Amino acid sequence: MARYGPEHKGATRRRMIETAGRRFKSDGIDGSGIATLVADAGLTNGAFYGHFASKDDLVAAVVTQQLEDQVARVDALPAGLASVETFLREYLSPAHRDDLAGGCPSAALLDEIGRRDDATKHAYTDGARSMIDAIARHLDDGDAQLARERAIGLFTLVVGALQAARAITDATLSDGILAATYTNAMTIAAASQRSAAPSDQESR
Amino acid sequence: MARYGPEHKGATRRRMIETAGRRFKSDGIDGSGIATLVADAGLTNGAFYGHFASKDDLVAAVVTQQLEDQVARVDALPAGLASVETFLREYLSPAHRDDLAGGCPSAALLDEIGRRDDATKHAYTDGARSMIDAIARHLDDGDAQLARERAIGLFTLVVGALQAARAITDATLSDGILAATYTNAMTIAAASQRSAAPSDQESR
DNA sequence: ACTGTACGATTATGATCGTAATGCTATAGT
DNA sequence: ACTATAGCATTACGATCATAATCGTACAGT
Repeated sequence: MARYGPEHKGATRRRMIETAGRRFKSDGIDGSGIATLVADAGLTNGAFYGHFASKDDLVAAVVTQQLEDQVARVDALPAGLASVETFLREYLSPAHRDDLAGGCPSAALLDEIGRRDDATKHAYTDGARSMIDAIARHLDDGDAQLARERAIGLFTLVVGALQAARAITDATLSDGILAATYTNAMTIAAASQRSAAPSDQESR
Repeated sequence: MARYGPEHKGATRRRMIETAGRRFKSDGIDGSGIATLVADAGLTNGAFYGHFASKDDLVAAVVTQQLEDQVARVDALPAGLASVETFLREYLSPAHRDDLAGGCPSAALLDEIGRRDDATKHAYTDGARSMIDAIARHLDDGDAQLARERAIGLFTLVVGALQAARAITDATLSDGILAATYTNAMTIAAASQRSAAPSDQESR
């Protein structure tokens, strides 16, 4: 007795998560109101709470989706260091820097995610773990622990660098950060043998 | 004919910038309202626009101040790689991760700064440049260009890592990221000789 | 063809947003 | 001692916030 076919509601929900992802990444989470978010999906205010319990609920769903998409892209890369290099070139390109809405969710939202509720941070935790594993698979040359360490390094390095490149108005400096980050990323990715980290670092 | 001595207004302004810095870093810029910001400084709404032309004006002043403070702290470190290690241990400590308000402004605000007006981004640009230079001075072993590249790497790496550690709820993974980042930072800081970055990266 | 209902539109809530006009008052200069 | 004013408080503006109740309507099952 429904007004639409059995797929409509799910499709609308997916569309909202998709458009909200773009809006969050370009305007921030706090900076995006419900009215704007639903309008982006071609709806109005009233449609929202039929799909999500709250804005926080949407945020958590968006974070999950965004990270899953990105992990899938990394997983789809052919094995080997060469494809990592290709990925990094694209990630660290001026085009990516200038594309907020379509870009990396971590670069666009990471510090804001750290301030949100536990459901959102938990969604991010799961996504980040998958991402680290996915990157590590491309770096593993026998030492899984080392590959994981490098993967964490690559991930955090490029996220921080992209954020910095976006916050810096001077084109030369911004471009320079992207270029330098490529070199630094390769240093981490290819670090053959390294001394272990000091183990006495307190871990509350 | 003034109600207060000639120092009062400047002192109040400085206090507002200081308390607003803490508030921004813990609640975000978008997440901090004028009423809260002035209340933190022991004042009420009406006092605000006597000191700042707008919220954006305050934000730019806060960014400048926060970065200057941090640069001063780096400059105050004794020369040599050892003091860089000490700084990194503190930066990558769980204590710093858990101290939003008193911590690194870049880790707390960088992606939000990228979305703000040009005055704020310009303030950040100046601060970041000074920070890169300050770090590079500690890494310079003859090759200034290489030192600068490494400095960019250290900076963006630890900022990204601290953000990630804060967004991740799992204590083991969060601590692991901090620990891995120390190792990765040392890899970048000590990378002796490296191949140059590819020069064909487009630079729009 | 009829009807029940699911989906989304409309409208409203109270809170909070950034900004600003106005009011008060304690003191510094005369 | 008097007064002008600097610094802040009070109050208010319209806009927008997240959330929600109500309403309309197009289609699915009968």
